Amino acid sequence: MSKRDTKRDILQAAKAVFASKGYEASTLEDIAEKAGVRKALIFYYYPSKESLFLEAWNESIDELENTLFRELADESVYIRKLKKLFRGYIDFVMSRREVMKLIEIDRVRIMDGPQDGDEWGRFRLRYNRFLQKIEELIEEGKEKKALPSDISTKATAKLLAQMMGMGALEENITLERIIRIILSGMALEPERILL
Amino acid sequence: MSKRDTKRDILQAAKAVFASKGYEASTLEDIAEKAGVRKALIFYYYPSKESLFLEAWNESIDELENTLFRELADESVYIRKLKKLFRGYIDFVMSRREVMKLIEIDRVRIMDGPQDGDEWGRFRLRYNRFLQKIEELIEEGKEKKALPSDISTKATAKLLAQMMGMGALEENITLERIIRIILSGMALEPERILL
DNA sequence: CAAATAATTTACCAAACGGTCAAATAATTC
DNA sequence: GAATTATTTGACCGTTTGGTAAATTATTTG
Repeated sequence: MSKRDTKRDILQAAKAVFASKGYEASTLEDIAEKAGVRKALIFYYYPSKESLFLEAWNESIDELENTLFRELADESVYIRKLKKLFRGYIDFVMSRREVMKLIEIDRVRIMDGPQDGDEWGRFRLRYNRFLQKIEELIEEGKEKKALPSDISTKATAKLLAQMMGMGALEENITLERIIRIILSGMALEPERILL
Repeated sequence: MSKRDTKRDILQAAKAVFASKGYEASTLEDIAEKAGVRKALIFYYYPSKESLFLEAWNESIDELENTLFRELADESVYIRKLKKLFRGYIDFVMSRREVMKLIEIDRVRIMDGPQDGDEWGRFRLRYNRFLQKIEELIEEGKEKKALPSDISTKATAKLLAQMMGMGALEENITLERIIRIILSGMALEPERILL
């Protein structure tokens, strides 16, 4: 009979509630109920609602990032890298849509502000590091002549991240069709990457 | 000395606050203060916070939609239609970014649910009508052989709406570059449409 | 097994919030 | 100008919320 990990139960419950209602409309009572504890216990493990949300946010982006990029390091052929990236993403969305929801449901509000200086600064930093990862991948493609040299790295990264955020609401078949359009726009052949 | 339109003042203040903080974190006290009235007065003009938000939401989508589609009716050459659409959009974002913010900051939470049945049903209906408009435009392009016949209307509409939503946060130069990528992906020549 | 420590719950708090209603003020009507 | 109507405000309400502290229970340690 395995021992309960209460802190993790609370965090998982929090992720589910934040993903469903967004941060502002989520109550600690809801989270506690879902975790099967009383609300005050949340404060034994987490100093505040916000810090709970920060951990949920960071873990979610970590999870997405690890899934997308972890296995690309083994790959040296750029097209194969992209293949793994998009395949990995499609699979990820199917089983972990909640992650995309947690990020997207609050992303615009969080990202609408300066790099730091307010309560959302750390949240923005984390998301920006994710964007940076995508930019690096695009830069790599340009260096390897697999992508047009005149394509804007930043704009492409932003578009890809935005497309990925659509995983919060869209069906996989729609996502695949959208990815096809974007890949074409990046001067790639969708058929070689998606199937 | 023109007469004050208090109801409109309240609605405009509400739009600004909702666009900045999102619905859930916006308080009627904040809105009243911004409008220069006392909170109770909001209830003289609007039955509830939610109905105030619904009006702000609908007016914002109306404004976006009118700006995008109003002048396309005069145009019969499809490429010129698109030119007007994207030009109009870029100009709109420059002067009315608050509209995009108001929609995007709450869109994922609102759209994450069935067509009707809950408090957000009417909000979804309105946004879906906007999506429908984009779909019709794409269908028109396919009929006129200006777009590939095998392109998915739904996926393309969703991608375009998502791209437009990026106007909430992105600079115009980034938006233009993103539009280029998408237009290429739609088998169009960006230079003929953007400049 | 008792003491110490960790985990959990109960009970409570102040502040905040959407909303209500009567009173006050302003504008309009005759 | 008085009466009526419209608009605005002040005062208040009940509920909810993030959070706190003490009490209780469970687990660990020696």
